[in-house]
Amino acid sequence: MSATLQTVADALGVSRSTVSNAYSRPDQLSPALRERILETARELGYSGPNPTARSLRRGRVGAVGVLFTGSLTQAFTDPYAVQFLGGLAQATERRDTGLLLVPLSADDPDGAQRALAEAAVDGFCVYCAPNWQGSLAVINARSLPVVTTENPTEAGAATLVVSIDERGASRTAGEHIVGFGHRRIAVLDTWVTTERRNGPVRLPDPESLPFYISRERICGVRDAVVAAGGSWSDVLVLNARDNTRADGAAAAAHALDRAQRSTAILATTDVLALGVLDAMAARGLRPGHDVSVTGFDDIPDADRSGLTTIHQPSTEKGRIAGELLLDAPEDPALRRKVLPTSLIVRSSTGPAPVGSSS
Amino acid sequence: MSATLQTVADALGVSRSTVSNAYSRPDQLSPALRERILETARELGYSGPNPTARSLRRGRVGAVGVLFTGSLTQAFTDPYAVQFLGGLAQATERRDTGLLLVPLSADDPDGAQRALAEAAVDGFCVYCAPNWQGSLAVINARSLPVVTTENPTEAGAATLVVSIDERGASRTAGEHIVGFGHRRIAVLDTWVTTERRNGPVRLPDPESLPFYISRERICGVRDAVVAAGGSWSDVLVLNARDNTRADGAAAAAHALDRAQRSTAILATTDVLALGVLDAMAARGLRPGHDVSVTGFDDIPDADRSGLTTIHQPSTEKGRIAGELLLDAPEDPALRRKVLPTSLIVRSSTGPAPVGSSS
DNA sequence: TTGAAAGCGTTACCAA
DNA sequence: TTGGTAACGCTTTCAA
Repeated sequence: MSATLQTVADALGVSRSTVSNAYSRPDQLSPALRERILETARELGYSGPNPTARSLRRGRVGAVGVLFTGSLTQAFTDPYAVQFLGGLAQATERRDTGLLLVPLSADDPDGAQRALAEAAVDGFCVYCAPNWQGSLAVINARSLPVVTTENPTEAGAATLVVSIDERGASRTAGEHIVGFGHRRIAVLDTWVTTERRNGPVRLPDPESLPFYISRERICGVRDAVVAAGGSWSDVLVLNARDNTRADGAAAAAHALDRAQRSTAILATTDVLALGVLDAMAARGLRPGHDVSVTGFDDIPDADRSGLTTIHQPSTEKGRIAGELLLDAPEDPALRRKVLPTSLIVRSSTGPAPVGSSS
Repeated sequence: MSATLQTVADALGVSRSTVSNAYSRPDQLSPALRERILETARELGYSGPNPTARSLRRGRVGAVGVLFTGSLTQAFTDPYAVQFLGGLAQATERRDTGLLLVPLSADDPDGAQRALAEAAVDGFCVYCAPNWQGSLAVINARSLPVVTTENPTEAGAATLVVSIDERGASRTAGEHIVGFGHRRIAVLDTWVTTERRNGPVRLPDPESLPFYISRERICGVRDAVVAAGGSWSDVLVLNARDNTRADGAAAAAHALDRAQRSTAILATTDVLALGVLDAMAARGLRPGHDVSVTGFDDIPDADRSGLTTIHQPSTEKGRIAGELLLDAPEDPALRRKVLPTSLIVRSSTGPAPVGSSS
């Protein structure tokens, strides 16, 4: 039904190669002939080489796969993730490469594995996917390049990595808080427990957390607390159902409404931290006075809300991930990049309220 | 280098077809043989049929292209867009189909056309793309199914459409506002003018707006104003640089800071409307009292902020778009769906301040 | 239940 | 500058 390269070649009495060249290597034939070919193609309704056939022949697809766990909506709810993706798109676009979204639904592991095995891509970017271990084997079997922003330790030598010092950055926030004299501290994170609920959680040892980013960020806080002479067991751990503002608010309520109210809440993402601010606003509590709050990521809303947070170069992270993927260096040292972070102090943090140290 | 189906076949002394069947049609061979084949494949590092080759042979790619204009980041800044995409993903995932993001950069039209011509997809979804007309020809030339949520009129009979009554819905919001006695009314939208700036704009005839959604939503407001005996020339038109909260706030400033302050601002998206609320908060103005504000879309933040808005079923819209694309009905009547909308009244609207009708 | 053969639509190489 | 030929890796009849 649809016209092929052959159709056009026949119509003009030239060979397939020539028509192919008209599209893919314009310098290989006379401009006049090329124009005639393109013209005839237009008349015949031939819209250029079939992308799939071209990919097969060339051995390059022109797309990279982006893996998510959880729903797409959930992934894009976090501005950090969106910025990262934007950076990734910048890099790939420049190389005429598209982005294929591969959502890995947790309730259908077989489907997820099939999706990975059957995705027509030149490489994978693993992102927003704390529990991608099951997928790893499938991906590696395809011997395609993979870049990740997580699990640098477990990633294996073949994997490309662009990351930040999660633990160190988080510790900076912790030090900022203990430096202000806070002693009734809470940390707020998602998926700290397998139960999906908003509220306090017992977490004897944060090093045992299975998900890399959670583990590192929470341990960073612990390190700061312990270094200041505090004890991890005094830190209240709050779990949010999902990484959303609403769940952040709901979880924070448990720290705000208890008799001995926490004077500082350190959230592991800005989205959660903004939820904390929502919960405080609803109670008439002043950020940086009654309760101090920190986030992580430095999304645009953080600035608007005066949130003290850890800045990470989200867009650049995506861009570098894309460049690494499309142009993987041989040198192992160049296959892993660690990007800088910084503490941005805004109005949501301040000295611990007087008399709160008891 | 990488193992192929042939490699596995040779290793076992069976034919290619049999190995192929082991993967694609398990019922065509004995379980024992199948297991042996899969086992050998694993040993040989063969990770299953090459997706591209399979696509070529089958004539189906297993991906649909999603077109954006503007940057990805910008597109995903609007929760409406994210919800729509989530719905689309739901539908495609169920059919083992991926989503290929195709960002069409405005400053590189040639690159954009190439991206469209070369995208390996089974269909296209056009979305968040007010000015996609240039792409239309390229897409149509490929004779692939296309679904759009915009431009139902210009779309052509072949195009699948899932839309809402933009003008009617917007008119509802307008009627709500004039019903409250407001007469100093402003409308706030993006890209009303080619100049990319925040502020008032002269717009003698909204019917002349080139972008469908802008035109329809603004005309809806005009209809309501005129029906109530008002005049379009009394309506202040504000342009926001981009569809962001910050630009919404900046543009709204012009309506809030003028001598005869607008008593009602109707934004064409919730994101812009939330920006208006930000600008009001900064000035100590009370929504629904000093100034009434409406939005459009009913994103989650709208509820949180008490924003009166038009609800549209964003996720369902995406889901239906996906289903239409993957299973296009022959019957022309079924190829176009119009989804319902409703006015959600919250606290951001109220009676016009006393004495404001002058 | 298994195998042989014929493409799917293109590009790359080499020769003319 | 142009054309012939041989893949790219797979699926799908159809026959055994």
